Amino acid sequence: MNSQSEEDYLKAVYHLEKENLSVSTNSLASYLNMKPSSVSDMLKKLAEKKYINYEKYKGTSLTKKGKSIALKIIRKHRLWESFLVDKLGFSWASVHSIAEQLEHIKSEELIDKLDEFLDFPKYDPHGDPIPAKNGSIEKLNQKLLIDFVENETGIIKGVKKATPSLLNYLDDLKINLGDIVKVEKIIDFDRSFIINIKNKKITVSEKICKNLHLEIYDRYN
Amino acid sequence: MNSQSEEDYLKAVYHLEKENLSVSTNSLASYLNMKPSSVSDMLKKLAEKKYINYEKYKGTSLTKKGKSIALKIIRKHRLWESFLVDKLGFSWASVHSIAEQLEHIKSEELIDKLDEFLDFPKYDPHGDPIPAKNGSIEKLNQKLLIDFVENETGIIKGVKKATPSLLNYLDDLKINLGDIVKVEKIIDFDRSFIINIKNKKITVSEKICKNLHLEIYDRYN
DNA sequence: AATCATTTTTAGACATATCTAAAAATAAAT
DNA sequence: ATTTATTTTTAGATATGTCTAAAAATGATT
Repeated sequence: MNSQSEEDYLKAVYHLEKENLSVSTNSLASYLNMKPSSVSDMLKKLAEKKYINYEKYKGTSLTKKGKSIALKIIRKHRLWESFLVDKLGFSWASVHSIAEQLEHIKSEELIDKLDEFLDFPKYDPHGDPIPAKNGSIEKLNQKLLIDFVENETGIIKGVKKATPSLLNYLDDLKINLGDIVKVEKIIDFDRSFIINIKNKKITVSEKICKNLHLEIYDRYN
Repeated sequence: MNSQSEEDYLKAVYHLEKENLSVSTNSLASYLNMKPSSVSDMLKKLAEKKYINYEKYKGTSLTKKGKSIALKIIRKHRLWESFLVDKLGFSWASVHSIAEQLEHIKSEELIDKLDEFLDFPKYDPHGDPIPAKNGSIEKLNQKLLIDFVENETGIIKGVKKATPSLLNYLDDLKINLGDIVKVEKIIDFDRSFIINIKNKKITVSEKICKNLHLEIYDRYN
């Protein structure tokens, strides 16, 4: 049985790997709000358990075993988020920290039954795919808004990292999951984007664009 | 914020107090499957936090503050058990250990919303009353089967302690929550009870009788 | 009341997971 | 290529919650 801490580390490695970021001691430390020395210790431990490939000073990556554990946690996290939003009426923005606790509850039967109760959802409330019981996970035809070109269209599917400050700001801008976005113009000067969303033109900063995942919209092109 | 361990201790003190058992270091240790020395340490800590009244060598009892925390945990435990049985289709006997984990999830909003989602249940699947948000808890007109006299009737409302061995044995005997039981005869020799349940006479041992909570049935007397 | 048995507490050890401070290795810059 | 800066690891400290073994207090017995 793995500790909550170990599970958090594996999940963190998974997320950094997925975003093609180098999974270094420092990047893990900042992702997990911990000191690099603590990360070093834990990496050693996870390597002993054969959950990660790890050579001193050379960063790390998940083994098959480690990835499978990470995906199980992510599956639990996303199913619980779906439950919180769809059944209990929580808002999109507020479920993360609760799901962060619930994902560590240990019972396979519980998750299977929850999955069934939710009618086997494919996506969580942020639009992220829910890993299947066997560990497979859908790769979406998605990219960041920052990677769109002028006149390209997409559907907002999620944020890169669900921080409260970002989610609240998106709320203010009336930008929601599922919204269709067309890039009207990209301002060279500061890389801000003028986008058309629900027939209104708004300007969003480069930083926002780097944080929004959109599915590429191909109905008309 | 209290640790999971602290919460477990407070709950244990609550349960032992409720059953009028002396809340001694040893009784807590055996209830919690821990060594008395560990209990001693923790009692000191809980006393510092003003959750229990504690004088060395003299046992312990909950303060108002401590009782309020214990009842909050019990509320969470019983609401989660209701969820597991009523919504996810778990059996009566299998939910305890999962609820034991879920009860430590920290979010008041979560519990309020869960309560609402379950339609504000008054009793959990074992028939135990669910403490209200304000901490009030119903005292049931209940006693143990062992305290019934011949010809007295009651409704099975729960077990004293839900151990798998007891619950499985009750299953075998086809004794279920909600069953109406009439005491036909009490055998002096070994204090076993001949009871009428669903129009069948069966004999149950003293130990079983000491573990079954029944509501006193007063519809016809 | 003195002895014996039981209960409870204390003292010290261990595991986990974190930290700070310093040392070692790697990477960057002149 | 040597110095400088950054990253990573190690060494040792701290907090929590548990344990074992021994000491102290309480309770039971004659």
